[in-house]
Amino acid sequence: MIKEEIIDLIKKAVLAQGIPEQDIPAFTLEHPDEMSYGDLASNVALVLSKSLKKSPVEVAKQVVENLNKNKLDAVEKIEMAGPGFINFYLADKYFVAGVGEVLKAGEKYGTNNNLKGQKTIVDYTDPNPFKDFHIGHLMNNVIGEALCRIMEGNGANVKRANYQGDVGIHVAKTIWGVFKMLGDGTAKKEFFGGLFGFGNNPKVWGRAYALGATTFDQDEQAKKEITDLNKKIYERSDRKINKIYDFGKKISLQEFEKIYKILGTKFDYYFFESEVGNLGKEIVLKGLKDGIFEKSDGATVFHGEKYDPLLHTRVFINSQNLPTYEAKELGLIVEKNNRFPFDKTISVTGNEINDYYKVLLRAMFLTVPDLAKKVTHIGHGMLRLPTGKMSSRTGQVITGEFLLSEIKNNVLEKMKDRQIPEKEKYLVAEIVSIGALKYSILKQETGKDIIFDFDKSLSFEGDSGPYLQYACVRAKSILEKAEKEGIKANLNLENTPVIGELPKLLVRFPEVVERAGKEYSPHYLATYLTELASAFSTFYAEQVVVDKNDPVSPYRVALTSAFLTVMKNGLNLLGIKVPERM
RNA sequence: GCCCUCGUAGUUCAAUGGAUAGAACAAAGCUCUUCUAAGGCUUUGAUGUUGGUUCGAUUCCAACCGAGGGCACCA
Repeated sequence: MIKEEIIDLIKKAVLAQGIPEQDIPAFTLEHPDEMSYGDLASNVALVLSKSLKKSPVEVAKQVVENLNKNKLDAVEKIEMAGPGFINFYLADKYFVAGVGEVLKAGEKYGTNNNLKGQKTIVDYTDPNPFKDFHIGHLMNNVIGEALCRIMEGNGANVKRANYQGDVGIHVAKTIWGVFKMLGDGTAKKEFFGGLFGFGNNPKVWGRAYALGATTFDQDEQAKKEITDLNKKIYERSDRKINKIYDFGKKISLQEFEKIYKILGTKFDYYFFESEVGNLGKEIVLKGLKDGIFEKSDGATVFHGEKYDPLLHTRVFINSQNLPTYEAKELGLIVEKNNRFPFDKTISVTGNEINDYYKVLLRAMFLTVPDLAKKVTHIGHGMLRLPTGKMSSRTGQVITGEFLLSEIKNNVLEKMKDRQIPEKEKYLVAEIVSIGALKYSILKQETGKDIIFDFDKSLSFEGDSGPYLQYACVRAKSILEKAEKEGIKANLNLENTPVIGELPKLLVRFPEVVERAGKEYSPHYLATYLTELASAFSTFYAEQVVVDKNDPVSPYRVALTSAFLTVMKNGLNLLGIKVPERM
């Protein structure tokens, strides 16, 4: 890579200044924001000026002089600029060759082997059966899926896992609600068929949860009933309860699968809290003997603050002798490793549990240290509504399904005047609406909250998913025309063609994939792709690509083709598809 | 109360300690007999406050102000 070569040369030039190797301070070589400052810029003179007791400008001048003594072929010009930056201008032929590489590598362009063979298991989405799949799960899925793809792009062997809470107090609340609604007839009146007259409409189950949850808070008697119910569900000791439970779980999971299909996620493993509870409990009980956990008020707890003042106490086994979420997580990591012995595991969750996760991780280090050191937790921001918080307790949720259909309707509305057959329109609308949603989530830093405004966030203009898809569609259209007219991509023209921003951006793609992977940050990709699409759109507006009478046309066709390749590869890493037309 | 995260144009987001803080939306103006105008080109507009570290701070540190989240049997 050119970057490494230049860094090497800079080091040599610095050594030539009489600085011993171990004294060379850390310096950078990066793409300046402003393209007129060259293709790469280094701050080496700025960081050296102090130890040399010379002005940065003076140091830079000398380094440049040294660099010019054995200049690389691909470097056209080296300049000192501003307060002492050294700017490198690369030769046009370097970029032309780079575009050639894009065309040659095709779908593989941009991928690397940084994580070659690394067995990685990522758990994400993690909706709870018996509860709504709401827009928070949507967000989690979009981020998790993008991370998986980015890791794969960096060479990892990724398995997708979905960890679902099929036991726990929320389930008891739902089942309690079901009994209540069956008892007073609310369920029967509205829904027929299904088990015990209780419908297979997931919305009714959501209402049952809301009923159970609100009553739990208000009514002591109901609270006790729900708590007892919870224990029975764990123990599977009551046939009637089991029947409702199994039926409800099945309906939930079927419902989730529909959404995964629309979103383009396919899980390799499903883990359930009911499977890992006992395993987790055993680990905690062993830890209790070892003094890692302690008894307190009938519960088994972990005093995190004993190890680190930033941690706090958490209950791992409650006073009813049931494992809490904490203990289940200990079981989960063991179970994950049983099914797929991993080198790394990544848990993607909302950032509201960041502090909790730190405590958990500490307990993990004490109980299953070999596995704990392979854990990475990524807490993403929350999807917030401008109107305030969402709550599934009161039924104030926006379900994933609702949001998806809402966006899709908007897209269809926008496509009204398009000359596309109805059937295709529907498919295109799905691709575009999912693209819009995914992009709006992935374009910003993973850890930050997203203020989700229905009107604005679903924009299809400017900095949006459809903008990127649209650029691809236009590129496709050009390539079709070029083929019809018999113009083939060609980069080996006699006279060097004009180089604009487009080729320079194209060849940066592999660096972006690498960075997005290292920092678990899809938004670097999203930002880059937008910049790239913008460069292409300008190119598109300024020049006619396909023109039989223009000798440069084959070069423009090559650029268009390379653009489409990078764009598709990049969008693919984000989990965004590109329609044929839109 | 304690802990964590975050404060950037009117709004939604970028910026690896670097050069003139980038986009998009909104507003104003131009631009389709041309490969899709979901496009392109102009213009206006921002680092919460006060200090500190540094050659250089949106970025690091401190205090304050403001927002969100978390702190024992929910997940």
